[in-house]
Amino acid sequence: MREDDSNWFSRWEEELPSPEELMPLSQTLISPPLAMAFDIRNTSHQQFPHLSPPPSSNPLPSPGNLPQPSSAEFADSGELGSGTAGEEPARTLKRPRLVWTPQLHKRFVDAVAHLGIKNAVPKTIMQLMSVDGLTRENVASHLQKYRLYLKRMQGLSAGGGGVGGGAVSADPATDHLFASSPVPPHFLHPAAARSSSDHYLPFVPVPAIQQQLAVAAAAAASHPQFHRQVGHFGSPPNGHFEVPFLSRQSQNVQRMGAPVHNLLPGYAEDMESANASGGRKVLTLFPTGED
DNA sequence: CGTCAAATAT
DNA sequence: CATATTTGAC
Repeated sequence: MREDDSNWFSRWEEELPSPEELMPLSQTLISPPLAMAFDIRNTSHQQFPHLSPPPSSNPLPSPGNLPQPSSAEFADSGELGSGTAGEEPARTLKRPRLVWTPQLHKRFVDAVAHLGIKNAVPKTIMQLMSVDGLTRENVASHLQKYRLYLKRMQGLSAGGGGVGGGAVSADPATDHLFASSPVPPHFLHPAAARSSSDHYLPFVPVPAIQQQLAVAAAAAASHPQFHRQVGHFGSPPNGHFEVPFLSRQSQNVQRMGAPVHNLLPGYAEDMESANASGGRKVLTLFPTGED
């Protein structure tokens, strides 16, 4: 029947890992110098992924306001190899593969939804996301894929005919990541385009849980050849990760001319990415501000 | 800058 | 081998 535009988010929200189970990083990394020495000397440069989403509120600038791409500030904290060994290759060096986690993608979708398909361009989305380390290319790339996903879904929901209770449910194998994030109904409505910008406000009944986006860095390198391409997100079996997490909350690179109102509802960013590529360097984000 | 296609890594 | 993400070109 009709699509529920008030059920999609409530459902995906449940898929979020338990935010209360994460973070408690008691044991920081192994010896900083040791771990780092191990990491960086691998193949490339292994930096510490830091995601810096808004602390409490989501500083999503008004859609009608075009933020300025002022120079990004860099806040290299000492988290890097204990002070002395601090290297700063995070400037013009090649960044590791960015792993789009469901949470990150959620931010992406939210930004796009608030911007509207018309204003949903890489630059704007990137700035709206306010994710430290995220680059325009990252967003552009993902946006491309996201568009394809939407297109697929449109064709499916339109041509497939309204099967009973089916609703939109693409194959999980076709796109697991996208399927994990709720797709605003407006995205599939080319004719439902509002006059100017259609910003919808999804109400996320999220508790007062403020979770910083965290990323997992591959630490242990055991097997040189081992690939696991399985998405294990949705519900942490034990909330037990073997990778050290680093949650970094930099001051924030937000320099938009707008006072930034809370357009986005309270988010509950969680982390849950465990990359353990045998002997490979897999990171999620990079501590660098580039506009 | 934005988008599409191909390349590469996982 | 398929998918995800990156890189290059337009």
